[in-house]
Amino acid sequence: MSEPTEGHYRPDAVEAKWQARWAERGTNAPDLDRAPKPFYNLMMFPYPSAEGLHVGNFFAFTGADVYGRFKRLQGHQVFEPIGYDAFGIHSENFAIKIGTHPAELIPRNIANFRRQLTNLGGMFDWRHELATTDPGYYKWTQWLFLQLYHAGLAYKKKAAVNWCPKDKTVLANEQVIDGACERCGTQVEQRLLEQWFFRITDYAERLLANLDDPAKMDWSSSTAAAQRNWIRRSEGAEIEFPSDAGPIRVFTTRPDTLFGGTFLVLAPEHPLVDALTLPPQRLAMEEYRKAVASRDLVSRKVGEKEKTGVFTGSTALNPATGLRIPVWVSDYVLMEYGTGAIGGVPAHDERDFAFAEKYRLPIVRVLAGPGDTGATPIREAEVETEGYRLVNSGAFSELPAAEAIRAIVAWLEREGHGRGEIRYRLHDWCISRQRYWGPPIPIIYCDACGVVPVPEADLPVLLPIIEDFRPDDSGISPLARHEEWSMVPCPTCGGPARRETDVSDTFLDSAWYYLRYLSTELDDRAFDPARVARWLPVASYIGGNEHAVLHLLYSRFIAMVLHEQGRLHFEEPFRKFRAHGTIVKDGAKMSKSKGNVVVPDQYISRWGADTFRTYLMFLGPYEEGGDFRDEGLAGPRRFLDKVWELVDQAERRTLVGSELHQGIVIKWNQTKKRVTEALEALSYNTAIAAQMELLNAMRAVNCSERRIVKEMLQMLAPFAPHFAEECWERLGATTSIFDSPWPVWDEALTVEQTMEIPVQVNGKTRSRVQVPRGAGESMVLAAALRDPVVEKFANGKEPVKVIYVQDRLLNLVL
RNA sequence: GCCCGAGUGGCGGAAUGGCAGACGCAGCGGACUCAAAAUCCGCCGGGGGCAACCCCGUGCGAGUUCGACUCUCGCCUCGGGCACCA
Repeated sequence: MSEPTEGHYRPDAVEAKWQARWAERGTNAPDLDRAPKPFYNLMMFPYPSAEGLHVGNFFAFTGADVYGRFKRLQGHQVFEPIGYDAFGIHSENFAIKIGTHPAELIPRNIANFRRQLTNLGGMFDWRHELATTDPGYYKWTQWLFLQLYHAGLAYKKKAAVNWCPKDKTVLANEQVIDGACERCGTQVEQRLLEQWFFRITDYAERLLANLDDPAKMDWSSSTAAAQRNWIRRSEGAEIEFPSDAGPIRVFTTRPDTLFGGTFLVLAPEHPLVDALTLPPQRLAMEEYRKAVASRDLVSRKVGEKEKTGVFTGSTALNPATGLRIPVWVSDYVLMEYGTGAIGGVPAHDERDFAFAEKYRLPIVRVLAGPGDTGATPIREAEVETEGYRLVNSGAFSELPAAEAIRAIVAWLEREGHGRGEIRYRLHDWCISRQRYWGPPIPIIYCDACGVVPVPEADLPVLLPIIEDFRPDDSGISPLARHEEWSMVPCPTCGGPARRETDVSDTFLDSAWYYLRYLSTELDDRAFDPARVARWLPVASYIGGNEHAVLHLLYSRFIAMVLHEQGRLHFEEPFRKFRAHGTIVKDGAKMSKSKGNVVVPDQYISRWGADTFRTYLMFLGPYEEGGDFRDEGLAGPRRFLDKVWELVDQAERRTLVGSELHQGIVIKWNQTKKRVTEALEALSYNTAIAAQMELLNAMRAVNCSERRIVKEMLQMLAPFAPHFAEECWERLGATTSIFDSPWPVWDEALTVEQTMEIPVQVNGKTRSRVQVPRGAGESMVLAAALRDPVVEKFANGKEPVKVIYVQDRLLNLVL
């Protein structure tokens, strides 16, 4: 379809005019120090790619902006900041690809983003724009690192980490998807490197518990579920199996199956493997461990694969049975989880069963269901507990499984063989990156003094502009090649020392940006406590679920730490979080190779931002996303054109308070109610539909009553802000529509006085009767029985039962 | 395998226990026009009937209920997250 010809409504002129006027008037800049009803409206800041903002960004930002504008109209002072997540691998990789320096590329991209965001008509407070690459910002990112360091929450350790051979850096576990780099898709390798970690695992319990505390967090269920999955708490026991090399500690969630433990398995990296491997097995063990280490982590972690393993030659004692059981090594046991060793209970664990079958290890049943003696051999592992009881378990036999867990843990503790324990899947957050484009970690290594944190007065540690910023395979940051930068005097003793040359993870930049927005103009502290107290926690945060376990988890952790230090009055930074859906194009995912990528700028110049915004919000439920089709834009555009025409008519109309069509009054009040409720629920598509219905009703009776038209504009304003401002002005206003109060409705006028009640016969609607609202059963029944259609279906029979729901329906059961 | 969503006309979707298909797109018919576009009016789930109307219909199968797109149980399909996690 081609665009409408010369209408009266010219989006380009209207939009430019209002964008300029908002900037002049400071319409979108609340008083951060005095706002009486502050509302912090946050959206996930973009990383400034060279391609510019994608339609997905526009969808996300528009939805958040609509909500912010709605809150503004409801009388809140809304702070809606925007910024740029401009450090990090994505920016750096792109710079490498096109042969530019990121320090040159990023400002260009930011300028383009700023232009796009302005064109979109977001209610942004541009005075508080920020970029994480600004030394005035990352000074405080480094300061944040120091706060964690001083609190003992940052530590350095040599550990097996995820190494991306293409991006040539380590990755956090959260950045590894199916064993591949989330950025470039390259299969991740294991490397042993010295890295800085944050002790996020110390907070696992609270991070988990707060998810279930509605006073602290009101989050999309999918996001909360993803975090629960990621942290994953396991309740069980740690049990010690004595061996010649000392006790082997094992973690299990099923202490009830202890008597069925017929072997132990250690991870190949387990520190006791050398001591336990007897001379005849050493060669095989050496080979096995080498083979495992060289294999990438993907195939190691993918289940359902043939089990492999090597016997150490040693045995350990099962403290429950008193039997000596063989100790094996296999890569199906992971060093990074639990204790790196497991008790093999083949009868009641599928993996142990497969391993036992392959290596002909004994399988002893210790659980049996109802009516089963437990004597017959099994063909596959029985993992159920519900209704099962213990067998072959000494004094614990015949106990129900659930009870046995408690009893055996108590016994272990009494006898000193182990204890009840809780483990988490969550790992500490590795924040070191062997890359260039990030904030240098503010640490100095001195031969005399050891690890010395950079004094706060010396911050920021500026990232030097170097030409050879490309990473290499060495596992050492590009900054390490620049001794003129890295060699510094020790801040403590003045002796020769060198800087840490790794930079920190981009997710540290974004873990606290919402704090900085409030105080971008301050350079003597990270954030102003009075503003924090006034504006935080964030009232509404809208973003994509791709950050459910990255940004959203890290931000929570950082806030908890700062809370503990008395710097923040809240523990959870984002009181309400909603995940928006994703946009597809013509039923398919957008991708460059398919050539179906929507470039928002083209649509804005062709249709106008207001039409584009309204269409994006109309194409599907906001929290589910939807299908972008070019033809679809015509609907919202026609809608705006018709409203424009209605404003024309209202403009000419001088009579106010004239007699109103009764049906319109009802529809008008219903619409106000529906739109208000829909906006609060982020049900933007139905909010727009309701407004279209009101418009259609107005046109049908040729009504252009000013009072109604003005309220229609207010309801439309969150979606089409420039358009609404222009029409508002045409109807005589001299101040912004966003400073007007949100329409109120009269509940009594949301329902008709005369109602049409459906009459069902045996649950099927057969007719309708007109009755006054609130009519009683006898009246409606009498009216229904007089109805010829009902009469026909009743066929002379008396109703056996009558169901009447007042003002809703009447059902006659014959 | 576990967790979170979703499945409704040609299409996007609405209705969360009470008239299924609001709103919009596309399509069809008409008005206006020399013509086209735009605009306006009408039709628009399937089947039957001259018609008033009737029958069928919300992924599949059971159930609860006077009444189920909606609730319960058991499946199937799609999207997303987690996954040899002990």
